[in-house]
Amino acid sequence: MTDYKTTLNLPKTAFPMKANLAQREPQMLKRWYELDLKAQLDAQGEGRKKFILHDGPPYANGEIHIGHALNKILKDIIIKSKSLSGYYVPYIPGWDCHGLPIEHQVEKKKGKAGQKIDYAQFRQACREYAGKQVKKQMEGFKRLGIIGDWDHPYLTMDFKFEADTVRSLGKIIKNGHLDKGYKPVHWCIDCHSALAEAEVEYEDRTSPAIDVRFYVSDVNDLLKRITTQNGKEGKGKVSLVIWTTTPWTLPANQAVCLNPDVDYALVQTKGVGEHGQELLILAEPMLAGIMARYECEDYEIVSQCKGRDLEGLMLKHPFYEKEVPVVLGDHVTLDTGTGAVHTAPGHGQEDYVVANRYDLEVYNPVGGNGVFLEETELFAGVHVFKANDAVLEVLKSKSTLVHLESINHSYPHCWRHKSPIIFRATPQWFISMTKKDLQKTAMSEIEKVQWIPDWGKNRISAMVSNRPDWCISRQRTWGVPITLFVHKESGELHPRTDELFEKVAKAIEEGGIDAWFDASAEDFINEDATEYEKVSDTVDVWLDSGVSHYAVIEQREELSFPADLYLEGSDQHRGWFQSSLLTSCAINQKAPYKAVLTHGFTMDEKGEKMSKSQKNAVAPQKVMNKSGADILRLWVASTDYTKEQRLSDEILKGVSDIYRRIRNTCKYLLSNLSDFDPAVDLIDKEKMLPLDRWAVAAAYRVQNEVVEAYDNYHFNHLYQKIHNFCSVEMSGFYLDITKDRQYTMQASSLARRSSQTATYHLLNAMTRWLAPILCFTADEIWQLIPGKTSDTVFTGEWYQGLSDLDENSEMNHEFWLNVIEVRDAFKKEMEKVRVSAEGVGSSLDVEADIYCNGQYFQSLEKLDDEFRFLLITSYARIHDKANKSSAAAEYSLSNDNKVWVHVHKANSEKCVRCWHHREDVGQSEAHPEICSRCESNVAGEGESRLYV
RNA sequence: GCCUUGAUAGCAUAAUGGUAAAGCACACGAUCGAUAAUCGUGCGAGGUCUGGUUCAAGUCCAGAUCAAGGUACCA
Repeated sequence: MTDYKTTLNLPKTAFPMKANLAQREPQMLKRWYELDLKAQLDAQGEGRKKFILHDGPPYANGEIHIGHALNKILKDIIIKSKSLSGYYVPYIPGWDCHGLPIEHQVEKKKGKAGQKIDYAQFRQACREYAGKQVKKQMEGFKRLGIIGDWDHPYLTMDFKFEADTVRSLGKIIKNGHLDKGYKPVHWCIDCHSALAEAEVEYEDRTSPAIDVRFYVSDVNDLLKRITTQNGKEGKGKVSLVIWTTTPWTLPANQAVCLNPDVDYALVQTKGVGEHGQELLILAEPMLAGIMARYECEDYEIVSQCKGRDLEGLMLKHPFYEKEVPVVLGDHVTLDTGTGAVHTAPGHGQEDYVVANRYDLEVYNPVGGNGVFLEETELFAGVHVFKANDAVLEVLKSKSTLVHLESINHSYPHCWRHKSPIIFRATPQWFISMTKKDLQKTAMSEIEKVQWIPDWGKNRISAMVSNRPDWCISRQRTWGVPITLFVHKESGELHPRTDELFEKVAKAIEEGGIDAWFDASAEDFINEDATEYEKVSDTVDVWLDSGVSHYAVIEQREELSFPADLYLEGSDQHRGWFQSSLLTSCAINQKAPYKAVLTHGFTMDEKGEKMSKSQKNAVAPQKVMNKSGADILRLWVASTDYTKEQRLSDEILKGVSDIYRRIRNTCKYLLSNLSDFDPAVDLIDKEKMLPLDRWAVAAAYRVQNEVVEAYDNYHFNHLYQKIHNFCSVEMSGFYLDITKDRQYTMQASSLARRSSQTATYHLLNAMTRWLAPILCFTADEIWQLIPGKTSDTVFTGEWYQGLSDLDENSEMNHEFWLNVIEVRDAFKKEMEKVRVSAEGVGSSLDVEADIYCNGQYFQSLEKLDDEFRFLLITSYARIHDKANKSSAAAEYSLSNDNKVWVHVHKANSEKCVRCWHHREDVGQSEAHPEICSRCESNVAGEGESRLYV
């Protein structure tokens, strides 16, 4: 028996099924850097339209986590796909390097600035620490396959960036947005410092909860405002009762706040506690509860009014000789207390907001050490937490204490000292939302930006429209200074402020922020230093990154303002999207971006938040080292990233399965091109077999969808499309069918070259579809495509060698749809025969007779004997349904059509070469074991094919 | 607590208000010339829940539950 196997063109390729990505990827990366892929892309970019994706700087602290990976991979998918769409996409990665978390890391090692280590050394240590973090994170990002200008990233601690941050602030000030004010901030007495939001944690604490009388100064004024009921008149003194858990803030009281829409009642009682007969003003809906609390059952409503009726009514302070007004605020609720809120603008955020509206004094009698200032009447020198008792004593003596009890509630604590903190107003710098209509500008710019998904617009609108003035000052060490000189007495800015900003910026450009901190006022303003003071505050880090549109987009030659796209997690509506928008509006009266794309957060398989402590976090490093970056990238592409994504080992396993399918399809395609040289063997489109032209057309249609999905950032659509194309159209149909032609026909026959031509086109197109996502794998395939014209798959554009079918031709898409339907019917029938008939395994063991109506008959009949290759059977005969045999089973097709299929075991001898059962096996004396088709292929001119 | 967003088979996803789709997984089978592959057949959700609008709702509206993000914890 001759071994005909050697006469077959079996698949051959160097492309391994086992991806070994974890080992292979670093080598590929090395190659890209050796080729200087970045430079190649830049060179290609000359003359191209730009697409500016501006990187939001991650904070330079800690290992990269899955959120970083998701964000960078999404950016990279966009960068690579936009480049294939013909854009020049310069990408400059950035890092946010100043601020508190880095200070803390350094404090842990070196101690607090100004104590164990001097400020300049501390800043140097911060700089070094941040530099290390950047390096570490950069390695992680590069490993993910992200292409960008890694040799010239932007760091917010670069001297140039620091100088440009100062310049940005200068522009903002020049445009009139700066305001100075006092604002209550979280203050830790032990730290002797303001705390940022992140440094505050909430714990339960027991506090005294007191109800306090504010006597009405002018009862007649009150009576004018309220509706007297039934001519009743009350007896005794009248007071408005407030409730508070921080008695020590009463010395700073400036007002009592009521809800304008709530009903308040004037209540007659016999007197609460020791007090004699009296009238109390309380929120009516809460009356019963309050009276029960006071253990006062005998009471009567004398009259009522709305909160708004009392606006401006003057009250006597419970222990000071002063009057305070009634003000209104929506923050007053009826869950606790009395419906009347003691308002100390120096000690509370909401009080502060109300105070601004009513022009009340933001009075803070408490020093940084937590002790009442000298001038504080009654309590000078007393520590605030000890002052509670003192206040109670005073209240009692003045008969203004209504009720006292203990309450257990959540209260802010310092995260390091674990001690309770206070709210304390301190001088701060603000960017005003209203002074120069910044809020209005921002709101109208929001309208012009494309928000993806569109609810992002609602989110940021709500936030911008509700936000208070932006407090940009911080009392920190590691940050860009607020480089102002203020008059020691008047507090006015230096008249040459604008000019000085540039002078300072120049110095910082040379020597970094230390050029400010180490300098004295004289260094910049000479003799004016006697009158002007150098501000020592730093700027909120959100301002650093927020001005990257100025410090990066406007400064780098390859970029242009505004950016086409900002892409960050949805938490950045509060953060970077907003700080960028506000600073850009303040500087340019314009949003810094044309579009903003947001992604959600990554959860574990149960949809729970990933956290290091819960151990459900999937580390990107681990995935890269185990499965490869391409698997992680494919996972990113598979999710609907606009909402929360899930990630777990099981999900990664699923992604790996899809990866293997795609990889194997590409491997098979490659393996059929081992003897193909496109320069010589490529077949003209017109000469290609119809089935091959269909395959190219199918790819053409998929490519349109793929490009559209990239354009719309719907990566999960193309994940499905590409996978579907690989398994359904290619593996399950086209490749299965053409296998016979590939293997058995003469190597250089037209029909085989035709199929190889289709394969060549498919690979060229598909590697590019994959390149933005599976960048390593796509490029690995690219290296093995015969006749490739560029070093990597990343340069150039989408493959242009595909084309659709002519819908007017006989074998148009509808024709092939019919073929597929008939083929599906056959497969079902085949399955039945396989089970029932002896010796039927492969579909080549059977013959098929297909009966169909006129329309189908006419179109399928043309295929004649080649129909068997479509069904992969030994014989396939098309008949008109008029002749249908009773053995044929009926199958329904679309459009109410039907087809009848009869499958039966093939009786002829099996050709040992092509495995078809043919009557002509044995006819040849030279080759008795094979069919005549094979004989022709082995020893003759070779068979010819017309269609399949 | 408040605001925003979301919820489709075991899994990750799809569907201009019009018969809920393809894949993975799973089960069984074939093949052993894509073999750490490949092919076939089968199996599966009536849409988180409760109402409403409509000839028609996964899709629009209201409420609830759960989750995520933001914000607040306040007198």
